[in-house]
Amino acid sequence: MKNYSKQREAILTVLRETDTHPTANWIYEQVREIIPNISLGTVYRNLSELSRNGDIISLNVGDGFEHFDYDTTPHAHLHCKECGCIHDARLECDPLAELSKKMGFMPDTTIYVAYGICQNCKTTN
Amino acid sequence: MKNYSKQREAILTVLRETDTHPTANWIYEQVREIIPNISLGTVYRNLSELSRNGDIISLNVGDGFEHFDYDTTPHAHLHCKECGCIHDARLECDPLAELSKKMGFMPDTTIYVAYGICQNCKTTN
DNA sequence: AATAAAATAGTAATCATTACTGATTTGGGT
DNA sequence: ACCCAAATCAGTAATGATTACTATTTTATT
Repeated sequence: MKNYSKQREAILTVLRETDTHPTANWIYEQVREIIPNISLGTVYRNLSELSRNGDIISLNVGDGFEHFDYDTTPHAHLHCKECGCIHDARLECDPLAELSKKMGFMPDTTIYVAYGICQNCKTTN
Repeated sequence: MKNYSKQREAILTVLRETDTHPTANWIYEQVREIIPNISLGTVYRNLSELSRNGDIISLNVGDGFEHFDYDTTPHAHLHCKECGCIHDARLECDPLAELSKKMGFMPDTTIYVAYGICQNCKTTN
């Protein structure tokens, strides 16, 4: 990631301007409206490098897809088993990081995910 | 899961008797020592049904494999990025469940995973 | 403009997991 | 004990998200 590329720029723009937690394929579909002949492999490669670099977050909620998040500040995620949406939640503490250290484990990141039914699905059904 | 099967019995035995958080393939290899001609598909199907049934836990730490845990009591996981091991940690609170409810989200399960370097890898390298 | 490194498009390969099919096993009723 | 329908299985083929590969294009520097 030494050189600029308009593809990476467009990927970051798409990711910045959504409040969802999209998959690589969703991002691909969106970026194609900016760069119609962009390759899916390019999207995957850039997302993977950006994530390794700490510029974005990669999130796995066990639905078979990797999800990406432009927001790298610490926050938890609420994953709806009904509609698949992922919402953010701000915890003001990180008890697992503290417990980890006490146990001699050096945590880089802690991930908090709640699985359940979101407000929208609860009222709709 | 209405009928008994010695395959499912063996899968549960293997899972009960390890303190690791094995993948389907690892379980398959172990069960083959009890039932040499068991099918990998049988292992996957049983793990998936047991997990859907709440008898075991399925855990995804983003390493490309699904992991399984015989212990269904609430606990957090520490995943070492170096050796890939997963250790248990007992949190005495569940702040995400509480926050979720306040936000109108009905959580079934909350998952806590810390990513970092385990004590063993830290001292070895 | 010339050059080397980096990035890309397009396509092929990987591989964990799931689906399918015909045979075997289980359990309840007789 | 035997029958039968439902459940489960072994073995194999298919799926599909992700990664790898290659020839070409773009970027940054001189």
